[in-house]
Amino acid sequence: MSQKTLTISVVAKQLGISVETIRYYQRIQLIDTPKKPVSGYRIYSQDIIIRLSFIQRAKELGFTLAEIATLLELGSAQCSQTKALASLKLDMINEKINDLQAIANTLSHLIKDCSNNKNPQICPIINAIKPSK
Amino acid sequence: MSQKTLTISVVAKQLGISVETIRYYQRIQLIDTPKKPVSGYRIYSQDIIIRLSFIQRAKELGFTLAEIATLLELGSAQCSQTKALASLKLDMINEKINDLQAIANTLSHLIKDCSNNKNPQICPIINAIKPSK
DNA sequence: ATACAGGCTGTACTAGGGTACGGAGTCAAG
DNA sequence: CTTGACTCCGTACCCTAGTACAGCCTGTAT
Repeated sequence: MSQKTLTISVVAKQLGISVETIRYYQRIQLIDTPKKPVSGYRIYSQDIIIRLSFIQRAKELGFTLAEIATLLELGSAQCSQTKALASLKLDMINEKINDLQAIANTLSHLIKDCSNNKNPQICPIINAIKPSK
Repeated sequence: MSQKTLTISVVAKQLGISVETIRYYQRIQLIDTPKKPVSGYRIYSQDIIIRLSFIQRAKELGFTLAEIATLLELGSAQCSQTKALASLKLDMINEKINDLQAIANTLSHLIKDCSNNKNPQICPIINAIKPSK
């Protein structure tokens, strides 16, 4: 196991994210920037890698970066707040699913109408969107 | 029925959108800007109101403004292209629904775990997100 | 005549999550 | 000791769908 020096690009490659993204997270203070040695490149710690992995997983769960910052602050000891945040997020996601489902239903009906359409001069989709005037 | 002069704010009020939004659609060339009289205010035509209503309905169906521009260009006579665009959109929406559904499932499990949690020092949500190190 | 509402124009800013780039410094291999 | 790859830093830009504002012009009611 060659213990590669943990420069920013090594970390990026390890996590499958871009160097720019890591720097961006530093800019918005989501992660710390390692101290810069008097001369040379910054060395990243295992802690930062762990934090970055946390961020990635939380992102997969639909949390925004701002929410992830809160999650990171809350930590394990404030379970009830974390749960509340997660519940809120779940509500938002369910709402979005309902909205999208309604749109999908309408669209698939319209598409079906198109398939049954005989007159090439009148498109049922365009017709449905058109104001009745 | 007082036939109010169709200035931009009258149109905006009629459609429940803001003056700024109309101007924005003009900027991105989604709608025409009526010619400006030598002196005075622009007068909006019924056609523009119809076009704006179309835009609003298409937005409700989940189309982006860029896609709406395409729909408007296609018009009624190119039903097969319109249908293709709608199908593409439907696929995208269904994909998004699936993604969100997966996220919602995971989240609701985690929230349930929190409810059953006895140890206030360990939050199942945070734990689940945490990298195993 | 004057006030005030509303229109016009151009530009800047918002959120969210990054991406891109230029110039300078630095590290490691050959 | 030079070359090439990488880092650092600051800043600007991307997308989408607008919103906001300043400064000036115009139309209408009193």
